[in-house]
Parts: sequence; C-alpha cells; structure tokens
Amino acid sequence: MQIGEIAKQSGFSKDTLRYYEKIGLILLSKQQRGDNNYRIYDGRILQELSLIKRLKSVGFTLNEIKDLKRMGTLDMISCGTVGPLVKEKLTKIEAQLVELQEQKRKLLLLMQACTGDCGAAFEGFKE
Amino acid sequence: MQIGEIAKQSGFSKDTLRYYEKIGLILLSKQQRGDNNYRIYDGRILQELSLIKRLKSVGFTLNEIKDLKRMGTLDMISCGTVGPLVKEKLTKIEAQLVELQEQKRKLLLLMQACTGDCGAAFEGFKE
DNA sequence: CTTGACCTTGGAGCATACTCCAAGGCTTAA
DNA sequence: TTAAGCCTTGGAGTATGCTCCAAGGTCAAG
Repeated sequence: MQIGEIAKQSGFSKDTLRYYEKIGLILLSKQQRGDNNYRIYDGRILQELSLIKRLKSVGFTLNEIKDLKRMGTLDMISCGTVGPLVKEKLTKIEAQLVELQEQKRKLLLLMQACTGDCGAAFEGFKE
Repeated sequence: MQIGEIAKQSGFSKDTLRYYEKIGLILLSKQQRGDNNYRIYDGRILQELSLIKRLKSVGFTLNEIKDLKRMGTLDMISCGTVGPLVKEKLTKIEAQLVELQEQKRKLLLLMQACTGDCGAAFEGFKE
C-alpha cells in the first residue's frame, strides 16, 4: 500500500506518517520502496499505528512510545519490560491531576471571592 | 530599581522580564529609561508580577493574562469584567481533568491486564 | 586606568507534534 | 500529449514560554 492509503486507513495524515518515520517512531527500510521511490507499506503497519494512537490517547508522548518500542516490538509488547514505563506514566499523570485539582481549587476560591462584594478579589487571592 | 533588583525580588529572571515586556505583558515606556538606557522600574511593578505569578499558578497562559489585563488593569481587576474569563478557564481545567482521569483509567486497565497472564496485554487494550 | 558587575540589543535555540510549501518526478487515462 | 492525481525531498512555520549568547555600553571602586 502507498502512503495515501495508509493515511486514509490509519487516520494519520501523510505528513504525520513521514514525520513519524523521520523521528524513528515507525521504520521503513530502503528496501521498502518501489522503483519510483514510493514508500510501500505492509498492511501490518496499521496494527502498529493503531497501537500508537491508543498509547497517545493514554497520554504517552512520541518519545515515550519510542521507548516502549525499544523494549519489545510494539506488536509483541510484554508486560515485564513495559510495566515500569507504564507505572512511571501513571505517576506522572497522577501528579498532573493533583496540580490541575489544585488549580481548580484556587480558581473556585477566586470565584467565590467574586460573588461577594468583589472589587479587589484578586488582592485577597494570596498564594 | 534596575532589572536585576526586580528579578531578584520578583523571582522572574531578567530574561523573562524582558520577554514579558516584549510580548506586552508588562509595559515600560521609553520614558522609563535612564540616560544610560537602563530600564527603571517603579516598585509597584512587583505587585503586578506577583499577580502574574499567581495567575500562572492557576493555569492561565500569558496570553490569557494579557486578556485579563486588557479588561481592567491588573492591580485594579474587577470581577464583573474578569469573571467570565475565569469561568471559561475553569471550564477548560475541568475538561483537562476529565481527559486526564480518562487516561488514568485506561492506564489502570492496561496495568491490570499485565498483572494477569500478560503476554499480549496491549492487544486487549482496545479503544 | 582597569576590573568587575551591571545593563543593552537582536537573534538563535529548545521541546513537542505536527503542518504546509515549493519544486519536482511518476502514473494513468483520455 | 497533456492533465489529474499520486508520490518525493528539504526546509520553514506554528504555538508556548522561555533561556542563552555575542557584542557592546555603563558605572563604581581601587
């Protein structure tokens, strides 16, 4: 399949696919080019792209996904090797959650101050 | 006060202060320069910087803070004008919270799959 | 007069994840 | 033959919030 077809089926744009290849997220050897130098994809790449999409949706960055890949191919990912990275990610996400909740708490305080007499709500909004 | 002193007292770096000036977050007229072209700050800028710091900590971007500023000077911010922006921000933060929680949920699912027989946990990690 | 500590500017670079462009080649059908 | 529609590359641009750099001016102390 050519890149346009893969783009259509995977939901990633052609540019994105080329970008992923450039940063080494997906591999395509020189052999996998036609005489015209067009990229020729094996249909199995779609599984991998689908997994990449899912990992992205869980919050993994492209670099993290590359790391996951290094520790076992993406289509045969194993828990023993991958588990620690997933745990690490979970920790990061929990930290982000705490920070966001803190932001929300402060914002609510700010808004409560505003429902009152107002005027200088921000002044009282210390720390 | 010169920029170094303001940097020390505000906790922002000199580069950051110049950057904030460049993007129009803090204003410093040409008049506020000495004969040597050094920036001369009024001590009141410290209040403003402190407020900027607090707004950042609540999750406002620099552009949003500029918007807030446009609707009343930062040191005399009023609730009527500012309230809607704060509410909007709260909505954004809540959306982010939902997304993060979703990511966390999926990650936990993934890890639970891993505590089991493992092997192809990612395969079962659909959606 | 020199040294060190301040200040100035414009511009480049970082990280992230793309997107878009120009200039050109290949393929296929009418 | 020509036009449409596919593909190629390198490089620039986007947004965010800075940081760092070079080259140079200024100022106060010794």
